[in-house]
Amino acid sequence: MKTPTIQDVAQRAGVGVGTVSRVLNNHAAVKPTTRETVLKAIADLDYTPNPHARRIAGGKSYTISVLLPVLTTEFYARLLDGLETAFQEARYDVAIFPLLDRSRLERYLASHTLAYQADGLVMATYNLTKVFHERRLRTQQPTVLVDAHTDDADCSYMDNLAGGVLAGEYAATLPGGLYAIWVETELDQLFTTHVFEDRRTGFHQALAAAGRRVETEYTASFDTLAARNTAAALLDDVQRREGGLPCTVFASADLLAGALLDEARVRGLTPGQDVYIIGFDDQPWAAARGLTTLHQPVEAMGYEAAQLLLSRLGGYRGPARARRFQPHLVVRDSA
Amino acid sequence: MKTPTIQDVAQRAGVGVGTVSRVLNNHAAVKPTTRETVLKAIADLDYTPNPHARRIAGGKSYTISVLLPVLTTEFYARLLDGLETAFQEARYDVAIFPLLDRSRLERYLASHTLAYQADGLVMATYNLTKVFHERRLRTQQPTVLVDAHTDDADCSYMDNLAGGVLAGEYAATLPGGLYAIWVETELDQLFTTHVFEDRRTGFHQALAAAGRRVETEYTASFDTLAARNTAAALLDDVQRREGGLPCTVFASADLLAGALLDEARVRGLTPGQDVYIIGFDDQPWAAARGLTTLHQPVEAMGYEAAQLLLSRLGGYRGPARARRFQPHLVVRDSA
DNA sequence: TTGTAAGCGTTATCAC
DNA sequence: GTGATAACGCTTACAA
Repeated sequence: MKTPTIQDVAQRAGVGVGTVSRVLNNHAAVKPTTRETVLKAIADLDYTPNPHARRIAGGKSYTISVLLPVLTTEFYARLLDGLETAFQEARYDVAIFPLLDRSRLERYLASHTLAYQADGLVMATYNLTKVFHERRLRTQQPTVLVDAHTDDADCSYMDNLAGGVLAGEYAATLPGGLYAIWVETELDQLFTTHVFEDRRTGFHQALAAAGRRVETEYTASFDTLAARNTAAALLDDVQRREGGLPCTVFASADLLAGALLDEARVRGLTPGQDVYIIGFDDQPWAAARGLTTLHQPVEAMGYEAAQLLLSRLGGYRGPARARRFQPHLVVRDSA
Repeated sequence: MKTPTIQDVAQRAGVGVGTVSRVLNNHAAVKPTTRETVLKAIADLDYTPNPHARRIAGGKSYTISVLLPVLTTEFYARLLDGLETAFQEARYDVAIFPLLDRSRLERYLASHTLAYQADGLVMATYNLTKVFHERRLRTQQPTVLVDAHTDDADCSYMDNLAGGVLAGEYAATLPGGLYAIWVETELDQLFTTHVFEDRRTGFHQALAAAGRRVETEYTASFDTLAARNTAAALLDDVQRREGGLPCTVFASADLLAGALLDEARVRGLTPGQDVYIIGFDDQPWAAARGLTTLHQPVEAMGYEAAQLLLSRLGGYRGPARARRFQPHLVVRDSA
């Protein structure tokens, strides 16, 4: 019992394949009654059009490819959620191509593999300025960037600079010396992301405006253990210092803030009293642990990215558009 | 400048499309010289065959769909690595379909969407016994299960029972009372996974064989915060007890063991001296933190799953096969 | 409003 | 060995 084709549907409905195709694509005027008949035949046979055939026929495949990095963080799960929701509403299927490492990215960039055979492309996090500039993105499909931006393409991204400013403005109102922990970005050129750089710039801008300065800045790689060690080093320094407590720390990612929270509690310090801690991300556990942090509308960013792409697919031909999303401060016990 | 087709290649090489197709698919005998000419034309035009057309033409699309859950853990990153490596070697493209929630799984199960249009299907973690039994998997493509098993399908999975046995055998040799922390599985029927159940069964088997028993068993949900709280509760109980230390704890996932490591250090207890801790998973940080744990050959499991599928695609028609992978104990400072 | 037929880019089956 | 040519399942003119 093979899967039904458009022929089978046409036959069962007693119409031509053209008509079936028309109702499938909401084309022109099809007489309501015939439409009904066709729809019924489709339901009876449990027919679904073959996307490959659709694509081949010069039409659309109703398929979107999403290229994104490692995938092991909450952030991408949320991003995917936003993207999928929007595409699903528009009846597009989404396939994901995880770029596990640089060689994978190169591979996708270099060949016309499956990822490029979709109607549109979403690229996450990679700042492809260079790639676009060198015209190495060898595809004619509409492409949109999420969590990254370029002048040459539609993009939907988080305003990390504004987030840094919010953190700085709030930190300036808190007691004690100011400290900051940044994320070490070891990503190479291709994988460049301005995320943490932007947060830092914004933070410093706000402090400058408030006439304040940071005592010491620390850097940790994006990893629980490293974060914990950095947190310990920071608290060592602060506690060693005369009148070092209370102090205020901006940890530029919740992963960092969480480690600091742990380390502070171990030392018998109370967050929001001895150590004021501001995180960034608002991870799922942040509320439970009372972490003051910057919440990012990640799903919304993904959703909007999808909308930009869908508008291109719908025929929009205008210049590249940028959608910027604003993080907002969520004040909890830790600060 | 549109993408070149097989026609363009044929024309440039001065041969028929059939010949080009033959060299593309390593078919029959093509005269070495013509083969060269064709290959050159392909290179010149930077031609890549269109997978949709290939699929449509009744052939293969050289595409594999991988259906897997959330994606936010190291485990899946490693699994994907194994799968991708194998498929890439065989020149297959892989597309990922993340099943973010139950409704997504239902959707993929219920329709003939893109995921089903691939040459083969890999399903991770879901125990699809029921789905297979009810014939709800509406596809004729070869399917293989990873990190799960059924009698009805090829599968590649970890022998969690044996892992539990190893943990139990080793724990039985360690001093003090025995404790265990299990993972609470809140997944519903469709998402059933026997992983933690198996680890527990194996652990108890080994203890029984050694004539030992567990003092108390704890349960935590798979979440850092919950794990930490459970670890605290466990240590409270142990420390309250007369001669409670030293003791030995089997934490059935490294996430749990890590929390216990933290909590023990906070209390001034030395792992491997006051508290003997055995984890499960061998996460990347386990070595750095000196955690004794069970290492799983996850990449190998993925690689083998791919091989099973490839053999089906290569024409294998025999009965379902099962490949079981053995975890092994890695002894470090914590026990 | 609807049926017919010509593609779309491949593979596979023929003859030569 | 190799070149035509008929599928494959669909969309889209073009007629009717």
